[in-house]
Amino acid sequence: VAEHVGCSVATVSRVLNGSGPASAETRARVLAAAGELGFRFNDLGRALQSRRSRTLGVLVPSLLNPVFASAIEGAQAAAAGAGYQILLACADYDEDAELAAVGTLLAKQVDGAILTVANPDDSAALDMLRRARVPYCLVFNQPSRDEPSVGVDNVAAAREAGRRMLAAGHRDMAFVALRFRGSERARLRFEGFSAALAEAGRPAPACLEVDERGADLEMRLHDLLSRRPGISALFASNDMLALACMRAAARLGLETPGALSIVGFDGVAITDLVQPGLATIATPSEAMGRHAASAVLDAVATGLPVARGTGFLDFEFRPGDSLGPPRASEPAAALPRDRRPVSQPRK
Amino acid sequence: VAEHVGCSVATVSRVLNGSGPASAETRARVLAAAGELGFRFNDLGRALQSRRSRTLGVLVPSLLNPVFASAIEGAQAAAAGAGYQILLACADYDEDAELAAVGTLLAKQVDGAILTVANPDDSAALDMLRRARVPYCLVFNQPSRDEPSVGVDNVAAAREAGRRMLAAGHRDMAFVALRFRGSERARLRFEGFSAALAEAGRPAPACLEVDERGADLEMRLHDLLSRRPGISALFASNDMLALACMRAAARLGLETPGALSIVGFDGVAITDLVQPGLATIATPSEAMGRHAASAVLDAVATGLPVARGTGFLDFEFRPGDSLGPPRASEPAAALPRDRRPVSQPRK
DNA sequence: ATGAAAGCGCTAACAC
DNA sequence: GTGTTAGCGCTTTCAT
Repeated sequence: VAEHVGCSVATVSRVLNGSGPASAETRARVLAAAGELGFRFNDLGRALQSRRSRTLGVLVPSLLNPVFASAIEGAQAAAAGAGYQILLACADYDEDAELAAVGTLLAKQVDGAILTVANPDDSAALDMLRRARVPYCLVFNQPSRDEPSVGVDNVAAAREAGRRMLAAGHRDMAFVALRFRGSERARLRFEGFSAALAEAGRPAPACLEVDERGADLEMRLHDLLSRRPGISALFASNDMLALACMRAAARLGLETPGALSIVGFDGVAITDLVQPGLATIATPSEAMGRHAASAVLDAVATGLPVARGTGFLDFEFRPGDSLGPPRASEPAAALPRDRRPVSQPRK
Repeated sequence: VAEHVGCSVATVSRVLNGSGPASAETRARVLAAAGELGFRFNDLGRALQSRRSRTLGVLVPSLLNPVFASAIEGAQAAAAGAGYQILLACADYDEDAELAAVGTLLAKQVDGAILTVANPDDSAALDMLRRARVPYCLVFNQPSRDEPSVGVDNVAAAREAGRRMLAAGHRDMAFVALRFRGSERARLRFEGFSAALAEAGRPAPACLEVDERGADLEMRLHDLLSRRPGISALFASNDMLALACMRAAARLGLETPGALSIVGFDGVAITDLVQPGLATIATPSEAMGRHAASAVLDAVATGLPVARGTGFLDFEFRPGDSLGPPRASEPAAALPRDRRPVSQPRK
């Protein structure tokens, strides 16, 4: 270390941290030496001693959905502003991976964590975090128990979407989700959407659950529209999926919104770059990341636990060209006969 | 620590690391105790002692462009596979922020770094990394000096795009970039694109440099097309920008590709979800992140420096509906008179 | 105002 | 096989 100046490490520490007295002269010499030698503190030693790593763990299911990237950007900004760094982990929607990732984050002594988990109401990863008494805050998740979390009210948001779709004149609609079973968000959005339709005395929405990114989406959509030809609009549980639906519809010869209206969820940046512009529930994903990080940082600073309970941020229905009035004739009529896939009758 | 079992920390360390001998019995007792107490090593202590943090720094300009998110995902995967974590930093295209970020990463003792910088040929951040003898690898950057980097050959890729556009029948085209001055990638892409046009004896492409995300894009585009009415196609330096151009064109009443063809660069996931599908240079961004991380991890493991020189990965022109033949009449003819903005004559 | 010393949690070298 | 010791780089009493 910089005992280049001929003084003890303690003095250097005091000078560089302004944490103790030092004569103007030694101070200058230390500063000069540190500058020349390009000295930087080793945060590891500091962290080890202070039991504070100045590091926040962030765990997301994936980076490929821009909504997560955006939240991370927000968390990153908030963290950097407080002199904190982000330790990143991806769990690929896998609960085991979540647990493993949290384990590693804890081993690395993160001071707090921001995360989106598969199942916030029963998560081994969260349990681990709690046992370790590391402050955390969920993002996007909407747990039913009283947990620190920030997001939007998925039920209300989806209800709003449903109402807008009803207002546009649609009477029979479907909900499309990527992993309905595994995601409380998809479930809550379905619930809100259903509630809106029920309020208006419309039939419950059909529910289309697709397995993975778009693979069989086209076929499944064809199948659905054949089974229930009255459907004139789709509500997708996120924007990426909505776009995938739009493409699938286009390939089936169904124009959006002429033959089939589509509404998304999240309001990621590209939604208003595409054509037709995607109608969606715009959510402040970056702000969510920022808020979550701030909450955790506050908890770290004060030593108090993170405020429990869901912090709801405002959402907004953003109209787009992809939601229009239903066409008089049923979309199914426009389906090409020859592309009809093998219909898989449900039990 | 787990001296719950009544033995020394050394023994525990040996057992839990399998790094030394231990009687079957003590081993069992230690394992049991560790399990019950939910003991996890503190990686900070370990890192401090072993001078190995098992952490890689990743520095990108932003997370909002999915191409970076995708590279990070790749790097993350590669790192996780080797038991490494990612320490994330964003620099917002600001060189000072880059330097500061690298400083923090170094203070946190990252074993290596993966980064995209504003100017790879003269970067204070890279200098700092070199001085610290921390292995690093650039992604996306294409430095002219011999630097460890992985990306695509931007000149060749842009030339390919230019050729495809020529093949589609376009004779006069423009290049659109977000920050032409600040990005060697934009410059190289312009170069390759220009070369393709020159080969074919076509006029050099017009160059439209936009300041920030789309704000004045519509006006600038209108301006450009008025000044040079023969332009029938745009090559944008990245996909997001290409989509923004498409929207701007649409607002000006110019259909894509009917009135104006547009080609992007990167091949981010949404390009083939939008309509019309965006023609683009598809690049393996996730693989870039993976390769960069592997290279750095190898260097860390072997102690050898990272292989210098640019590792070029394959790119591919991906046709899309946004590139079509030029229309006989000039697009400018379709421009609405009343929206014509104040024309800013260039010096 | 400054130095010496202890200790954060861990591992490696060396006893025993 | 197991314990002891020292030291990674830092901060923080406590002396001086």
